[in-house]
Amino acid sequence: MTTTSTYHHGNLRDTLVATVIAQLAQQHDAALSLRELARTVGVSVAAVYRHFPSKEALLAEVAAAGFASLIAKWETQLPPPGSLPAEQRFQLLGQQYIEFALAAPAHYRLMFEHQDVRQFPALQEAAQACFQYVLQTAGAAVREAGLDPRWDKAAASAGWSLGHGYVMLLLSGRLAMADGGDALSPAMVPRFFQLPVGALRQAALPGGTSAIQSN
Amino acid sequence: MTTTSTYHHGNLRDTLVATVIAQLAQQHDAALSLRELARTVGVSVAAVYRHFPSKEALLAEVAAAGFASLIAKWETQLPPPGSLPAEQRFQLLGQQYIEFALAAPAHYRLMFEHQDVRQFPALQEAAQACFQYVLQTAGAAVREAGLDPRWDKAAASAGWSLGHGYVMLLLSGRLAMADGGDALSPAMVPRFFQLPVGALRQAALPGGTSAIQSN
DNA sequence: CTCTCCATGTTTTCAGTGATAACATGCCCA
DNA sequence: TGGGCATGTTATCACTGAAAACATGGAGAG
Repeated sequence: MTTTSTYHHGNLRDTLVATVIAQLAQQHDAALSLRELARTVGVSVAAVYRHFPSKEALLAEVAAAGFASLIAKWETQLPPPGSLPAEQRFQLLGQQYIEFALAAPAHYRLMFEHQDVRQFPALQEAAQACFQYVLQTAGAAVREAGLDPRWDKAAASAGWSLGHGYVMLLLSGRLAMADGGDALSPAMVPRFFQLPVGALRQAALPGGTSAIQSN
Repeated sequence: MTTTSTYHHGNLRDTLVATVIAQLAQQHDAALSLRELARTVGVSVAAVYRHFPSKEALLAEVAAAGFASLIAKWETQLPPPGSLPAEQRFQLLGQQYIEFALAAPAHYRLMFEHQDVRQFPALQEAAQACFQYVLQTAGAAVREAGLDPRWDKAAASAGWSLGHGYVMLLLSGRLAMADGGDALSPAMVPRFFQLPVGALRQAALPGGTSAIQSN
């Protein structure tokens, strides 16, 4: 507040990130340019480069904020573990995942359209924390089904893939093509994820030799 | 052949599409520019606009060719219906889908990164033909499971979502994050798609009144 | 309390992009 | 043989992300 000074903005960095998020929340698609961003903030284009080495870096921070926001949603809206069957809780997590994506499509798309994740450690870390949340939830379901607990990563990956794929296809209008009317509704998607217990019981674990590490 | 004339290229249109596909097959990512494309073909940039109204239109044609190529792969490599259990055939279709995507990642990504599908009828038609193939395969599995045949679209959508999401996450490096070694292998993905027979039996069909709306 | 340093901002400039307009060429057909 | 027109070409434009050189003024040292 009270940033009356004309020259020094005060907290340009945070303002930039917040502005991008706000823009993404409004315009459901379209790519925003640095120039337009700088114009709405009331600052020169080069000022952005004082805080971010590149446009990609700025967007990476916005994407990381998205992952953090998703985790926050889960932590507040998901019933605690043990209060319901683990697989059901996993499906609920998937449903809230889809809700999150459809509530801010442009922001969600940005979270995944970055090509080189490993170039931005903060983004990588945020996404990893997100995956860890999925992993734990999936792991509980795997254990409760009596499967080898090392199937947790595969189950988490499959569940995430289903949710992500559905969201991306829906947002790009690919699922509305067969618009007979009885397509797949968002709330119905998680129901289609079930642990293939029988198949996994007789399947070989891909882990084989290497052990499990945490970090 | 015998296009020795220096001025008139002969069949620039087809050459452009083929060149783009070739470029996509080599460089696993990166966005190609019209200028670079024109340069490699040995033609001026504006010449492209004699055959395509925009860069997007050119890429739409390339994307449509991708969908046609995928259908061709299925038609040649998939065992005929009835030669194996329908759900198993559906899973095989999913596996070949993933193979296709991972064999030409850049081309695959292009097939789905177009925002406005309805603007390019040829692309829409190609993608729709592709979905029809999935739909029929899924429908057979649904019927064979004794479910209401109107679940076919939902099952097809869910299967496609799983495959698409897996491919996109894998290509963007998101699934390699928890690289303990026992992640989800491409061949294993379709195993995670099972028709949730019990859940669907007691669920209400979404066909009723309205359905999903896109953004 | 003053003065200097430097983080943070600005202006200028550059190469590259997709796209359009005006002009050039030469194949095809009357 | 010669003209029409599809198909090329050469400017040129507005826009983008990025970098260089310069300007400002808040905060800490004396």
